[in-house]
Amino acid sequence: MQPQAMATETNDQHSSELLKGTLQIIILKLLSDNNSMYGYEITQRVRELSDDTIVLTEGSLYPTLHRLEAEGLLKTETVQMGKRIRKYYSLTRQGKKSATTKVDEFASFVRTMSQVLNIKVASAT
Amino acid sequence: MQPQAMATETNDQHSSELLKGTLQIIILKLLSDNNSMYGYEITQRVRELSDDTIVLTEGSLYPTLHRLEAEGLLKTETVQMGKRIRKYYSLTRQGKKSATTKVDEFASFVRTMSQVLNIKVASAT
DNA sequence: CTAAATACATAACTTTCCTATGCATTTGAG
DNA sequence: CTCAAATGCATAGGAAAGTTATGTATTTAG
Repeated sequence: MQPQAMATETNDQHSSELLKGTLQIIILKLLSDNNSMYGYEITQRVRELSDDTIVLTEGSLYPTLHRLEAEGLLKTETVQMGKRIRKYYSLTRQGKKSATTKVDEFASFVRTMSQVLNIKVASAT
Repeated sequence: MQPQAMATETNDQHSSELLKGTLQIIILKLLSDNNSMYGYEITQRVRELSDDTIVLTEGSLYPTLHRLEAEGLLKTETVQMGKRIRKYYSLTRQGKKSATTKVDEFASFVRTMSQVLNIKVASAT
C-alpha cells in the first residue's frame, strides 16, 4: 500500500564507497566464468546480477579494464562488428590465478568484517 | 616445517582497498556497542576483533573521527588522565541512526556481492 | 527523422586512505 | 636509572580508485 513498496524490486543503489576495490574483483570473476566479454556487456551483466543495485559507469569501467590489461591480467581482442568496434577481454594465465585469489580475499574480508560488526551475512542460494 | 607455516595464527593483513568505506562503519558500530571509546582504544579493539587482520593507522583513524564529528554523528568529551589527554567519542542521536543504517547497508552490499561473485559467505557464529 | 541504446575513451575532480612526521607522557626491561 | 616501546593525539602530502562530464560514432526503434 505504501507508494515506495509498490516497486517490484528494491533497487536502491549501493553506496559507491563500498564498491571501491571490488570493481576489479567483479570483472575478474565475470571473465573467469564467461571466458570473454566486452565492456558494455560487463556493465549489463553486473546490473542484471545485482538487481540494478550495482551500476558501473563507463568512467570507472574502462580505466579499470585498461589498468588490468596493463598489469597483465587481461588480454584483448578487437572485433569489427559491421562498422562498430568491440573489444573483447579475457583473462591471461596470471589473470586466472588473480581472479581466484581476489575472490578468496574478498570472502575472507567479509568474514572478518562480520566478526567485527557482529552481523550474520546469509548468502542467497 | 615450512618457516611461514609455523605461526600459530594466519594473520595476513587485508587489502586496504577493500577497507575503503568500511572504516566509518566500523567506528559507528563499535561506538554503538560500547557507548564511549577513545581513538587508541578503537584501534586496539578492531585489531583484537579482526585477529590482527585489520590494523587501523592513526592517519586514517583520527581524520575519520574528526570528519564524523563535523558531520554531527559523533560528540566528544575530553578527559585529563594525569598529564595525558584522552578524547572520548560517543554517538549522537543522529549517529545512532546512522550506525544502524550503515551496518544494514553493508550487509546488503555483501549479499549483493555474493550474488554477483557467486560465493557463499558463512559468518563465524 | 531523431531519440535512445550500444560502444569506446579520457580529462578533471573528489573521496578516502596511507605514509611520514611531530609532539608528549607513561610503562617496562635491563 | 635509562631508554625503548607503548600510549595518545594530530596534521600535511601523496596515492589510489572511484565519479561526473564530455567527446565521438554507429545502430535500433518509434
